[in-house]
Amino acid sequence: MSAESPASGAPAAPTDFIRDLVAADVAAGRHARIITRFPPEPNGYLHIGHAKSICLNFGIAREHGGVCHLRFDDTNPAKEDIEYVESISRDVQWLIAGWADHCLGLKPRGATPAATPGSATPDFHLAAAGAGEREAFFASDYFEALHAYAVELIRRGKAYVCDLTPEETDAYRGAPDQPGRDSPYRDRTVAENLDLFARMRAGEFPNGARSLRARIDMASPNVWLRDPLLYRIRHTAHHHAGNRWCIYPLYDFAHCLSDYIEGITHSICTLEFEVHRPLYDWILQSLDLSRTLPHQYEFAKLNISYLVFSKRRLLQLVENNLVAGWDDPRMPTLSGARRRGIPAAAIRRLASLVGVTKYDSLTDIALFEHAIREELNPLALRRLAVLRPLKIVLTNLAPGEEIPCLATNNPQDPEPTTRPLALTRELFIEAEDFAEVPPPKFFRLKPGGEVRLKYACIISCQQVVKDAAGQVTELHCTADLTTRSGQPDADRKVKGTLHWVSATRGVPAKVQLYDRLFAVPEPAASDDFRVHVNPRSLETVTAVVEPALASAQPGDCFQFERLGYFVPDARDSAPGRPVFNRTISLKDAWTAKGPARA
RNA sequence: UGCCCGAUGGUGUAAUGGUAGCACAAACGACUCUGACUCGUUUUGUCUAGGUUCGAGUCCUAGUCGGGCAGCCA
Repeated sequence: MSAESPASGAPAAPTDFIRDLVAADVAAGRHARIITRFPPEPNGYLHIGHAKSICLNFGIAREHGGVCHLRFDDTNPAKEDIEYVESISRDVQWLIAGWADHCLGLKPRGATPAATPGSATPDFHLAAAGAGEREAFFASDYFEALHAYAVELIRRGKAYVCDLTPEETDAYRGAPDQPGRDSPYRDRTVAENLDLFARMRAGEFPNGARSLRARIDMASPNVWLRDPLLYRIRHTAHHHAGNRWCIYPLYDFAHCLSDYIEGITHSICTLEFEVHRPLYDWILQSLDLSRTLPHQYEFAKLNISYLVFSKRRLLQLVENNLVAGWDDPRMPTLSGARRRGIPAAAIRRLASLVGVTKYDSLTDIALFEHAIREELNPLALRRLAVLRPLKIVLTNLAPGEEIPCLATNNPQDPEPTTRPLALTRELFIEAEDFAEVPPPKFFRLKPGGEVRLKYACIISCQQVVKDAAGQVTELHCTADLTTRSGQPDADRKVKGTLHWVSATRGVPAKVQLYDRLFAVPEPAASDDFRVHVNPRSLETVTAVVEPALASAQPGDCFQFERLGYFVPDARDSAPGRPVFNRTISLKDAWTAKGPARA
């Protein structure tokens, strides 16, 4: 077991009930190699909830030297699209990069498994690494094999073709508290079933006219055992399989067998599939398969306060233009998080922090925000930027005079580097860092008061200049240059230190201030979650930033001192003209308390 | 009112019959050229009732509360 070293700053390898079960299987020597899978349906974008599953499945694989297959569970062509195949592949690789890339199970492009049920050899051989171009697994690549398994089930008298309409099928199924009734087609002969199933495949019947059903027990207290459908007729082309098929397997039939075909040892899914587990086992056991059967385990999916995760709601946000798309930095999608500047490692850290249980919980978004800051703090280069500028004139400096200063790039570095900065007569500070009538314990600038300009010197506020409307337009201050670093009074203490940017050397930059998408802790709990979208979830300002920021590139990561973490937007930035996204603000013990909250 | 699953501080989790611990959050304090970081201190918990046991958060029974399941979705 390769535990992550706590000394490296990464969280220790987590433990949970599923990992315990896997460890027990390994200890008992039940598997030569651990193979898990992450099986998204390509009908939407991946979100932080999926990330929990990805981290679990890839995490288990990497802890045991195993592999985790990326498999598209694409058995419903009507809802799926290649766009999602691509975005999902991209997002998975981003999330596991530098952590579990070596565990990502892919197959040679175009490869399909042998379609010989009952064969003693594995249905799907993983080609040796490096053998040409590779791609994810697709359930649709197994359609031929799956069909053969269905035929085998019919031969064994365990499946039959049913002519009931969808409505009739519903009625015959009964209710949870009352048993269903047998379909009148339940006792067709094997020969008749084989013939009908062949004709279903041949396209002789319209959509919904017939279906293939498992023959189990219409009186079972578990409704999923009441002769569940295995195949339905859909005259629809498939995004991956093309137009070879007009019958498509349903999830319950395809999933367990896909797991078997790939040699999955632990099939881990969310709680809503718990009642499907007996069916998962029934199908595999009914086929007398030669290899070790996979087993399904369930865990509770992730919920985070102030967010929504359901595909339906995410789609509504996009379609109603409440956000600017799937990758809007406010979206809880992986592509949104990436654009927002949230490191993949922060999401992995969150997954480790929340653990894995069967309890339907609601995680405080503060835990996620904590994980993001933990990840960013040691990495982000410190920079000075003023979001809402208030002009300061240092009256004892001459126009054009420049006082050189040295700024630390990252104090978290064991050996921090520095960059030069120039203090000039005119500069900007944050408007909220000045108060004409300061509240109690206001450590910032006030009339007659003193503050330190970070990396520069202490200034003192001499005069407040206002316009005709009484608005403060600028402050006249004097700089005490003896308090600069290296000067005699460098250690003189003042209560407040402010960030600042030279008015003559600073450059304007668009900054997008993102905040929580929703204003209430449980938006999904109300009738219309859309009314709870936080009106201040995005505020765009023209900031003035220090010169070094003008050359910022997407992929860079900054902390604007005293403000928060920011990244150049990968989409909106132009060369030399970066647009910054606020990933997250710094933790703030001052405004959080309320006195200065607008 | 059928079946399945769950319940430990405000939140998320650990304790695998033997001292209820950790993280986040909150509060206070120290430090500070970031009201950040870091460090210290503190507050708050085993759903209820029975039972088994020398001993129960853990095992059993019943109840309460919460979640899931009746798509030709996954």
